[in-house]
Amino acid sequence: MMKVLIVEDDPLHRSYLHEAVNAALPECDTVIEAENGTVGEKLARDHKSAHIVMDLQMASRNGIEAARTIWKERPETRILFWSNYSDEAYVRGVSRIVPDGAAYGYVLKSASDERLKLALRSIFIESQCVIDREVRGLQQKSLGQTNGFTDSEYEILVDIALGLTDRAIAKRRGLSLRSVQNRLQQLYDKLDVYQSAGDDHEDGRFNLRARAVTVAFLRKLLNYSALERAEAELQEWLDGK
Amino acid sequence: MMKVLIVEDDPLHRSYLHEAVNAALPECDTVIEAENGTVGEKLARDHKSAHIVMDLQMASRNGIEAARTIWKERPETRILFWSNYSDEAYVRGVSRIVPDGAAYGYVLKSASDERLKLALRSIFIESQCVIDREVRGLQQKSLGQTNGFTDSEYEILVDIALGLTDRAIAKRRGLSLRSVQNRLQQLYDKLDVYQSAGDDHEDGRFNLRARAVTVAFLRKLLNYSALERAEAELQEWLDGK
DNA sequence: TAACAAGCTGCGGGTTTACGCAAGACGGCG
DNA sequence: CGCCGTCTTGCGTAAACCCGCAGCTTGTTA
Repeated sequence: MMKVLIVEDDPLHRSYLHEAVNAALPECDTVIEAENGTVGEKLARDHKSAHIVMDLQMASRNGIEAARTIWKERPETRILFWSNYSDEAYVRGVSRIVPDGAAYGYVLKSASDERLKLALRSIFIESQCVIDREVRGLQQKSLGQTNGFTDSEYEILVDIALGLTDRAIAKRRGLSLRSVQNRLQQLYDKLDVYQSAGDDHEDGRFNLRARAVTVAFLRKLLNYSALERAEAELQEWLDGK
Repeated sequence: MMKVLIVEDDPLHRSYLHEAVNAALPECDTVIEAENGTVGEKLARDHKSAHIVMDLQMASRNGIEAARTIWKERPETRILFWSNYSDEAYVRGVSRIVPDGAAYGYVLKSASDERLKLALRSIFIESQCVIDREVRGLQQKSLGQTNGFTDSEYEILVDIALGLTDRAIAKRRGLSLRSVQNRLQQLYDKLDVYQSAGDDHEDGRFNLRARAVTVAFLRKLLNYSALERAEAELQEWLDGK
């Protein structure tokens, strides 16, 4: 007997998932649905759900937040993330919250029926991690170093994206002013903010700090959800003086 | 006899739309589908489509871009935008490209079947504009002045979001340096960047410029698609010396 | 243990931002 | 016409930012 919880905004996708679960998991006898992260968390708690399919980006409370609190309460929960996009921001967000040894998956909505069903079985039955090929690529790149970003670089990227001053960042991260600026420089370097600036004449130069954020956005290193989470963390920190 | 073109990423939504069109418009005998903006444009041209349902945010070429080129070729085309979100950025983007007197609509994906079908009939048969209540609110706010943004303020917001320096903005918009900075100040004012900054002591102050962009993002004044379009325009301008 | 790369930090200075102050310019309106 | 509000511009200043240079602390490798 197995129970599966589906957390997904869009009614169409929700019913599609429902069918997919029924088809892929005959051993599953009950499927419950939640239409956003908040009720998702609640249902997971009430039903002690061990098998969850979760959409990222939902209006009320996004999948990453929901997954975090769920995993905090029951780290052995198996969660399959089912998302439209493979932004590095999402991938980073997810891999930062998955508990040690937990089984989880990440498949794109553009994947075929087969892939989805296979992933469902692999994760829920075999407790095996299944990460979409495309997503996998990002993961490699971001954890390895090649053309990817260090955690500290990513951290400072988020900080300037939030609009903190150098001084504020220094205080927050426990660094000196100069160190913060060092990190900024290497960030600018990696994001290629210089070349796009007016190379020869100072005709159309960019504001490096602002440009870096934009470039990061355009490259999907950042997205709305990541900003939202970072902002929440920031407020938390501000309140805690 | 009527032909309807559907431009939509998601196969699920596409087939849902297909059914909705069939149900709402018995006089429609052919429905064609495109899975992104690029082929949407092409099909619209080939079939001289006069009735289009268009998703915003698609991977290859987003709905606003596609609609713009379509309307440029055939301004009397009726387009119903069908979107997940009602970000001010989208609303602004759409209302900037709709030709004078054209019939168009904007309904949210969260709307009921009834609403969608009604909108289809109103726009395609009656040539009447139908704008979702929620979206309407934004439109009012942004075109009127109450708590909304002037075009010039919005313009400069985009410019700093792109990462331009004050000087570059001045050159681009044909203003003096000081004027640019004036507009920035009133932007900061409206975005409430000050209060959130460290009120009393200079403990955790914000970089106003960067913060403004973030706040705009969080308030959905900007989004990825808007940035993308702005970036394209910028490149165009840069190339044109 | 020596050597070396990588990261942190202070110093100094050139540039860019943020913004108060004040002098025009333009467009209504009584 | 004169008054007034809005927008533009120049000047000047304090702060913030970008960054080269050089001295230190680490963890790593020979």
